[in-house]
Amino acid sequence: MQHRIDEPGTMRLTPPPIFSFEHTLGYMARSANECLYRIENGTIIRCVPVGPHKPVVAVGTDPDGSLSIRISGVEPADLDRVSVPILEYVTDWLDLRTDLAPFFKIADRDPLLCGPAESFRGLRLVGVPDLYEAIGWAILGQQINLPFAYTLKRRLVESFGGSAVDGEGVRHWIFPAAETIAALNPADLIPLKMTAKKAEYLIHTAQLVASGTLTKEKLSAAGSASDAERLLTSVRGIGPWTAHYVAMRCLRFPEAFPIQDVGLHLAIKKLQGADRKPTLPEIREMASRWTGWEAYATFYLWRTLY
DNA sequence: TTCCAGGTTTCCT
DNA sequence: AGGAAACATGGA
Repeated sequence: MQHRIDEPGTMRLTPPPIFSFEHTLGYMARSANECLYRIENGTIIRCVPVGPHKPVVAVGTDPDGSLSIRISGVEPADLDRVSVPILEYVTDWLDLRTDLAPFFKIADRDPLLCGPAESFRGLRLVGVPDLYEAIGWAILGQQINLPFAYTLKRRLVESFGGSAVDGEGVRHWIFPAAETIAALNPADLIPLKMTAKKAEYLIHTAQLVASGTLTKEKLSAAGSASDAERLLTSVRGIGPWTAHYVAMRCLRFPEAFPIQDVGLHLAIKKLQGADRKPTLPEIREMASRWTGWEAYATFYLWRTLY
């Protein structure tokens, strides 16, 4: 990703073709209860930990259409050290490397996707680059409604996460480190009103991540989403939905497909104007047209729900 | 009050 | 292999 540095603490980069910051922001704004980033004046702001540093990063657009990345909260002497990892984080987070032309070649003539493809053209699959954040968020979201999942995440983050305070006194939260959750007992998490199983899954997966048994590198090295699924579903608490969710939003396998996802089912039902959710075989039939782009298809379908 | 929610495990036949 | 129950809180 080409970028230039105009002034200390500010980078600008040219976004890829078929990119809409507005639609991507629209997805990110779907919950007012999101605690890991905030959206202010068309800018996304979050803390991006880099080693011991806790820079606060603001991503926005300039009048000329380029993306601006402003870094605050680090000593000037440390800017050089954090700017490249931050650039990498933002590029991964907003999926700025993917060429979407092949996706739209499919989506534009797909009876189900053509509407969302037109409405949200340029929307990027917003990622969760940190492996434990991705796994933890998926486990938090298992079986419960999304608003409650955001509430649980907020409680977990504000109880066990780190934070940085910016120059204006605003606190920016960081998802708890796997090492932190790995050291807990279920009794520490149950008071947050999650089930004992959810607490157990969060701790167990944290231990695997903290010990290096489960790493993004190993999982990414899997040849396909289904290979990653095999590795992930061998872990207690990670079933096929969670495995594909992580493969889609963290490992970025384009063919990752959480086919059991209720949100996916509701989006299809809504777009079809149907009075029932589609069956699994019906979804497989539709998805046979999306080969290699299931993750993006799912994301655009999710976007229609908000 | 009832139903269901960005599921997974366990326990049945 | 395939189906049902338990989990447990909360939003509509």
